[in-house]
Amino acid sequence: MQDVATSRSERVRDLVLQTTADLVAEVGVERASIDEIASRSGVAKSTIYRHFATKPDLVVEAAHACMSLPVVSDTGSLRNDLIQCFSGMTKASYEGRLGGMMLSLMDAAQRDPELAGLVRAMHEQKRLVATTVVKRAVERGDLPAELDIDLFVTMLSGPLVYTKLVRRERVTEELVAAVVDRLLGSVTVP
Amino acid sequence: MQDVATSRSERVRDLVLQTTADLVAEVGVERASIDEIASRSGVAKSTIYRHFATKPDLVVEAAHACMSLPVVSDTGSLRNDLIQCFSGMTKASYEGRLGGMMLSLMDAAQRDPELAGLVRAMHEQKRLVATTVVKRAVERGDLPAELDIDLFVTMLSGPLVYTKLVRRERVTEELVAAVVDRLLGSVTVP
DNA sequence: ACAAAACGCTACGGCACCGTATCGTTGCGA
DNA sequence: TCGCAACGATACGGTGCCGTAGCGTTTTGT
Repeated sequence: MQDVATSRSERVRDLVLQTTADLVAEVGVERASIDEIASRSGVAKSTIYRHFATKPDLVVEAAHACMSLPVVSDTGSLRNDLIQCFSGMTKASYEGRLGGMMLSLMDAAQRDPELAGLVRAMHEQKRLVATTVVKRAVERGDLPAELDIDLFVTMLSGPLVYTKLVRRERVTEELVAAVVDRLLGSVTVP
Repeated sequence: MQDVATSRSERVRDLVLQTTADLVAEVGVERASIDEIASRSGVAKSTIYRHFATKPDLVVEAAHACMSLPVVSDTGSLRNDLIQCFSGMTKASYEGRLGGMMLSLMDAAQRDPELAGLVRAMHEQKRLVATTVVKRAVERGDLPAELDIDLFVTMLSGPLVYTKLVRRERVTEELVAAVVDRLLGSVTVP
């Protein structure tokens, strides 16, 4: 035994998933081949097929393994909560392994229903966290009760996603703060 | 002759480009094969290779042929200008042939420098139009002179792109209006 | 009307990939 | 220590695709 409660089988499986994620991030879903995953990970192709029935399954599980839940912060200050929330959000989704896979996954999801469900779930989860933070602020009276929360979250997430995926620029903490400030300025009650 | 100043060669070429764009929108860049384009368009594969040296070239030209410049409106009303501008913008970019290709193109652009340049140019063009409208409003005094135009445009484009690409929902004119209104409410001088 | 250019058709070599099968080898638990 | 389960290596058939080639047919321009 090498790790705590980690059988060899699990280690091999995780190694394959990790290698798959890296390769997908590098060359995209379509060009990521089982043979390449095998040779990169050092795991035999036959072994890979003992763990995963088909290539789409492997990709789905690899993407699933990359998901991480964003933390809901509650500092009392709405501005700080939002900044921290969305900074961590974009960092988790659009940087690192998952970030490299993102565009390719979203593209492949247009044709693969299973992948579409996974991608959708990822985004809904993040939206849910953001919505929670905003709702809390409404209940606290920091934001007006008539606020369109859905629109508000969209106007927070949108510019950040746009900056990362379309403009392909880093989402700095300053940008997050600027977006939050401008948006709060349009809605806070004096 | 069938059209005005349209040689047969040009018609064949355009047909291939159009078929390519449709197929890419349907199955993505990687799975779009020359053989399939040939059989769908009725143009022989050998003829396709007489027009385009290689498959990436064909895809690039097909994408290029789908670009259309958004119209700069100037109704005098900033609100109307913005709504009209961004409605047409998202319609041109994320619906129809180009819309179907968009995600796949953005993904492929991560690995193909030529495609990356094309995609980048598309987005920059649209940004330029939006920036023009906003700048005009600043000069007219409808918006404060200290306005961060870049941020402003990002906060206009972002939510719309996010709605379309990530949430995969239609960008209604009501949504555009709501985004514009909330953003103008945060910045207009009373 | 007649060349030249453009097209259609078919076939081909080569390659990369998927998924399966076989068999020898290693690790792991009882 | 022994036996089974998991792994590694390799090979294979099948398929899809790229890009080229040869040759007959149609279109174009003059």
